[in-house]
Amino acid sequence: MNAATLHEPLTRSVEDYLKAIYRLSQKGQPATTNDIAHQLELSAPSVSGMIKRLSEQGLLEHVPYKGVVLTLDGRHAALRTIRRHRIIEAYLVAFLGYGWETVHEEAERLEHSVSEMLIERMAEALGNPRFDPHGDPIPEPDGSVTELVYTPLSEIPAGESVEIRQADTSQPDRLRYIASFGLKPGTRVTIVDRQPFQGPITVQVGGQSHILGHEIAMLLLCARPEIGS
Amino acid sequence: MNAATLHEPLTRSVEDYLKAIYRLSQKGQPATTNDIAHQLELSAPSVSGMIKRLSEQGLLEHVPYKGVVLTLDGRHAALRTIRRHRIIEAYLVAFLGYGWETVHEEAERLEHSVSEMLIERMAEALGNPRFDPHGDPIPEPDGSVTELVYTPLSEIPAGESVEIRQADTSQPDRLRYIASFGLKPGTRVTIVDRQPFQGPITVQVGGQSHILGHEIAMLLLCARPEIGS
DNA sequence: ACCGTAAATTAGCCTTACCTAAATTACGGT
DNA sequence: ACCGTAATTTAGGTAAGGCTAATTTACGGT
Repeated sequence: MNAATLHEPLTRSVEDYLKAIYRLSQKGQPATTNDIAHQLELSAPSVSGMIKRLSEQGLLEHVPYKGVVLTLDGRHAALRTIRRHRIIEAYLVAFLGYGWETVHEEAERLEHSVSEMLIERMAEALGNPRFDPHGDPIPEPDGSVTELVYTPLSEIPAGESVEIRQADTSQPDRLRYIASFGLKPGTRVTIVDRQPFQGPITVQVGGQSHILGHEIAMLLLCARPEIGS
Repeated sequence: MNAATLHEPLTRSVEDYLKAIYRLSQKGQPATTNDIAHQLELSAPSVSGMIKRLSEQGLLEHVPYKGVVLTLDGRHAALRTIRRHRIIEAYLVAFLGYGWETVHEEAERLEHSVSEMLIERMAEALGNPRFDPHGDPIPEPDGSVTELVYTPLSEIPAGESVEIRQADTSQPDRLRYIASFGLKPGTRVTIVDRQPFQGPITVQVGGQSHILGHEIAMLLLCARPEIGS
């Protein structure tokens, strides 16, 4: 009679709350009312009310005045939504001419109305990718996620070659600046030179050299090429 | 300050009501409360309530106890939704392996969450089709529709060649039966023989002959090949 | 002209999901 | 140990969009 067994459809709002709470929980601490409210651009009392409903539905556990933690059911529901979101993003970029800076909004709406079947067909058309265009891992249908440990480009020693995995910002101007060097997720770069004291980093990207500031280099999360994907 | 000028987003419910009313209005009479309720599987009082809200928003005109007629704004909104629906259906059939009998449900949900941009990209990927997989005309972005006059296969004289445009049913068993002869919208058929008194009709489809009963032949709406598409 | 039935509307109620204003709780600093 | 502030919750309200039960209206048949 609970949410997981009946698989009763969740509302848009509920899916958005679960996604937000999942994201906030990744820091290791319980998600607080205020953080959730801020993330979803809602008032704190609205969040308090929804928390009560979600905990009655068994999707999360609430310690009053402390915060919330997703239950297993809640985490699975969140991951289902995140899988939908990331596959939609990947599909729109691969087949319908979207840029990785602009897909987010479209996916945000579609993730709530798409059937499981459509998602699996899109995934198939994409060759069952493991990462979305931003480099975020796509959860499996069973709810498992490969959470990789990424290293910021700013911490990679000179001489090493890495693959860009993720640009850790959603600010369009930064994304555009980064994209202008060809530094998309999946791009392989070699660190040519690294100046100390948060100094500039020289990287080689597809035969060309670029010099990046420390602030930008911190945003570029990298993995050794043989890991993942 | 009205719906058309502000282009304020309509809710799912509102879009569904407008679509239903548009469909019912095509018979020439105003749509009645009962018909709308039946179409949307809602109670009559719910429809009464929504009619009041929609008429306050200027999307339709209501003569109490008589019925409703869409305003220009209302009709445009309905056609935008119908365009979305039909392009989505066409796209899913063309690119994601959906059958024309099964797309409807998926499109029904997606039509409400898809952006104008995504629709136009899908339309482009399809080569801006004028008909969906069921043979229904796709309204243009400006809200114009080519309403063609179709003739049921049961009324085409023997000897003539026509193109199937539309199967006028949504019952999956009939659609499957029809599809089993290869009689999809777009298919060209020649009427070989036509028995009187609602008798069977012999048609030639792609080199093969099939005999159809009157009931099925009535559902198959046809056009001369040179018209449309 | 009337009367019964079917259609439509009104009355009254519910849930979801938002809001603001007011009350409560937790916690860091003296 | 207390006190102020910030976070949280409670109280109370709104709009959308459903519902059932009761009422009102329109209309066809005699």
